[in-house]
Amino acid sequence: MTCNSQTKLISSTLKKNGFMQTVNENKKIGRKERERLFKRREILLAAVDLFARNGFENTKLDDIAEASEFGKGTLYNYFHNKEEIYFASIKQIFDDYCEMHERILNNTETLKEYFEETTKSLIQYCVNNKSSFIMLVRFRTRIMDRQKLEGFNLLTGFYEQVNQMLTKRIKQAIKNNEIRKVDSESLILLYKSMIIPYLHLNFIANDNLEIDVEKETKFILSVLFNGILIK
Amino acid sequence: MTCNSQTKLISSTLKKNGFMQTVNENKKIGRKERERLFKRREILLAAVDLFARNGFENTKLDDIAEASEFGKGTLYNYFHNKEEIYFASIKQIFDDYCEMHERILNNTETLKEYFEETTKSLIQYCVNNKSSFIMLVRFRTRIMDRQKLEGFNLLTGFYEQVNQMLTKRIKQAIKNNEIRKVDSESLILLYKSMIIPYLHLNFIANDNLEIDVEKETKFILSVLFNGILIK
Amino acid sequence: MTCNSQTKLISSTLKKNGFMQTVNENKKIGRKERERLFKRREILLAAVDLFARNGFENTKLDDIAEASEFGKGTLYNYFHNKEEIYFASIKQIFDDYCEMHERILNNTETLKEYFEETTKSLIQYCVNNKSSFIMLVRFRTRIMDRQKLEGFNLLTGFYEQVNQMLTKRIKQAIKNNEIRKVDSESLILLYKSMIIPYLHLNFIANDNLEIDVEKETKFILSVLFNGILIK
Amino acid sequence: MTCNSQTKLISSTLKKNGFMQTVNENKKIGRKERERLFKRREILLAAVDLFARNGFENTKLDDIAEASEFGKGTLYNYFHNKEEIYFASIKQIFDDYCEMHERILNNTETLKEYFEETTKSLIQYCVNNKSSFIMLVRFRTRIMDRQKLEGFNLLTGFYEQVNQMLTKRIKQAIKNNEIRKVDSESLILLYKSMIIPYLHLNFIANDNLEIDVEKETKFILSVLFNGILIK
DNA sequence: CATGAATGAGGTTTCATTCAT
DNA sequence: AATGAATGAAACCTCATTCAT
Repeated sequence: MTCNSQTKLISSTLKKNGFMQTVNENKKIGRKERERLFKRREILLAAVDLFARNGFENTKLDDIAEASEFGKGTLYNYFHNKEEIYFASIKQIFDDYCEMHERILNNTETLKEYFEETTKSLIQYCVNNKSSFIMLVRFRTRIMDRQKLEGFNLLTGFYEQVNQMLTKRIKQAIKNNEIRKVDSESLILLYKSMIIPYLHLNFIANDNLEIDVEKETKFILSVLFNGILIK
Repeated sequence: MTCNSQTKLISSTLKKNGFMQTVNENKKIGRKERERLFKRREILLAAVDLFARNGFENTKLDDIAEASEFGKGTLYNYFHNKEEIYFASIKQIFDDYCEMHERILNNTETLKEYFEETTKSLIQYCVNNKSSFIMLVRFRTRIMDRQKLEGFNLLTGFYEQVNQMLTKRIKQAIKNNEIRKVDSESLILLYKSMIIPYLHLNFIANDNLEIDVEKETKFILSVLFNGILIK
Repeated sequence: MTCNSQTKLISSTLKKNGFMQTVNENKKIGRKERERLFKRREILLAAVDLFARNGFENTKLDDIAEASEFGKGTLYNYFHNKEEIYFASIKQIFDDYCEMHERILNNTETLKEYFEETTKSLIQYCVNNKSSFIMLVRFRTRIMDRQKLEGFNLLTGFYEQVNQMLTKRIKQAIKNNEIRKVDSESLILLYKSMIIPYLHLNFIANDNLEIDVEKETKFILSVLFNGILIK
Repeated sequence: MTCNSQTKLISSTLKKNGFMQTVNENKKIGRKERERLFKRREILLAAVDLFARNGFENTKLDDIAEASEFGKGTLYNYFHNKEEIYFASIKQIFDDYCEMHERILNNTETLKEYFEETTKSLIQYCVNNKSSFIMLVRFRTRIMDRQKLEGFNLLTGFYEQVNQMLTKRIKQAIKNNEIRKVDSESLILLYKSMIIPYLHLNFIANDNLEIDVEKETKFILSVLFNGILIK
């Protein structure tokens, strides 16, 4: 349908921007290059964990080197500096998110369906990838320092594209009398604030909280869709 | 009413914990002590601004000294170390919040009224005190490092008290058929995530955004109360 | 006798150098000046205690101010800087020693008598004035930094005079067949090392040691006079 | 004999405590480790010299860095902090002393022989290693601040072991009618105060004193053994 | 490529001294 | 004379980055 063709377009746009770049996609690379990418990924794996636990400023290159079982100098064969490791870590997470988002856009028709799917998937992802989830939380704060930080533009640029697709779907839903007439941008922001920050507050309030994905999904959606008042 | 007597109690509990302590309350202090508090406040004023703009780790004591127009060593006559300056800054903000919260609890009866008042007041506060608002945003991330940081217990203890009061009111509202039956803790967390994080995302999305307090309040509450679906 | 005339001479020499200067000697000073000297002495009293406990580098002017119950700035009305307080503290102790030494020289005839008296008196003094004793211990180490420190020359100059008197007495004792023929300078140094350093090692070995003055005196002298071997 | 079997035991006790640990003992270490130890030793060499000249508090890390021709940060690859450098310096000296002491215990039978050997060797060591000698002098004062300083326990523990061995020998000598009946602990302390402190006073009295090892040894022992009086 | 020793700029903190009151 | 807030030089220590092996 229209939606599909839209998302196909989006998907390829994202790919062009490099957000979807993965190891598997390009079949032409040789063994050497594959090994290199593999090791790079090992470093990022260690980095995500540490950045999540301690934040950017309190993560030392020594820590990353030790955790990834490489020498400290070796890291500089894969990244120019600490910040680049950080960005690559974030990008990895964004790529995952992107992939998920694309799939959901392709597989849903109504806005309600979209919200249901994306909420559940995102919460599931956070539960499965605790470190990535915490990095996302930290990133939202850290992004405020963006005047100092190159590379943020690239990442925020990505946000805008996702938002554009979502905006279209919201406007469609309003036209279809599926939802009330609301400012689409505000709705996007409010919806976003109801997932990651909500899980974050849960995380703070209860350190070892085992999140019940179904229950939380249902709760968030019930408020988002119907509110709390009894009419 | 019951609510009032409850809140009176709460209020005094908070005061005992020192969260409400302000310069004015104790009339006995002399000129010297007033001057000292004034200068201390000057330092915090500068610090809040810098911590907000750059975060804790990227704010140097030199910066605070320069901004507050004191010598670097002078800061140590008012605070033991950098972290204490940070905590004092945060506490100032929490005190403000506490005062506001107490006033609203005393002046509202229904949960709907409470949400209306508190949402509007909080957004207004964020608009009026941009630096404090950003510090709150940063604090929510920073609190995840709390295992390292003494002093957080005090602050988080405060959260719990506010939550307890709110919980009572929510349960009352459910009993009164004002709202649907929901898990009160989840509701509190979700509501919280709809204010500061929502404004935060607005802030990120549009750097120099002039927030329209009335409009945002209305929007948040409309979703919180009624949801977005057309039935 | 010869001894007496000697010591009289010595005594006046020392006085001229200012080592014997005390509050009482000069009757001409008025109430204001007496008060000033009294307060100065209060400061030194506190300083000796702190310098003894913590050493020069680890004693802060704040500590001295607090212990002497004066304001920090006030100290600078009595001394130019920290080092001057230190020297004045030491000088006080040297004055005491000087007084004692003079008295003993006047009241003894043979070298044996002199050693008996001076050993006992010095140990007694150390027991009675623990802080002064420890300052002496520290001073002997600190004096090695004298290249940096003005004022040391004055103090070491004093040593030489005492040594000169003692030297004469030793040479006399050798001539009188009281003691074996020994190098007088060496004997002085060895004797000195048998009192303060010996007490010091006792102090280190047994922190709260209650020193038995008679016993220690007897032991030191028995070795000094007769050695340990059985012939 | 008995003595030998005693000392053999002692020797191995000290080794177990790590006081005898030296580079040479363990042949298994590789080139890298040897280089590391060599550089570590270079740093200590510079440190001992500076600590001796200026004392702990007046020796700056910059000084040590400059003197050892390393960057300031490099020092921290070998030691955790300034104090550790200090302790390592002291330990080096104690190790030397320990080795010497063990050798002498093994090679002497009577107490007289022991005193003769140890006095001569110690004075010789001080003459050959002026900086180490001065560090020992300073250490005896500094040890009084031990309540503040971790690591001293290790070092003082060492003292006790040496003392125990010496005590046994003294008691044996008394039983054998070699020396008069004296309190062994007192004798140990007095003997100790006759070496290092005596040399120290020599050093103070005459800055560039060239010490005549034979002469000083003979003098100290003559007093220790026979006293000064003519009977 | 892999390494980790070496580096020094840059951070926090201390404290003797000054000076306005 | 007495005070203590203000000061900033100087100390220790960290850690991202470089580079010789």
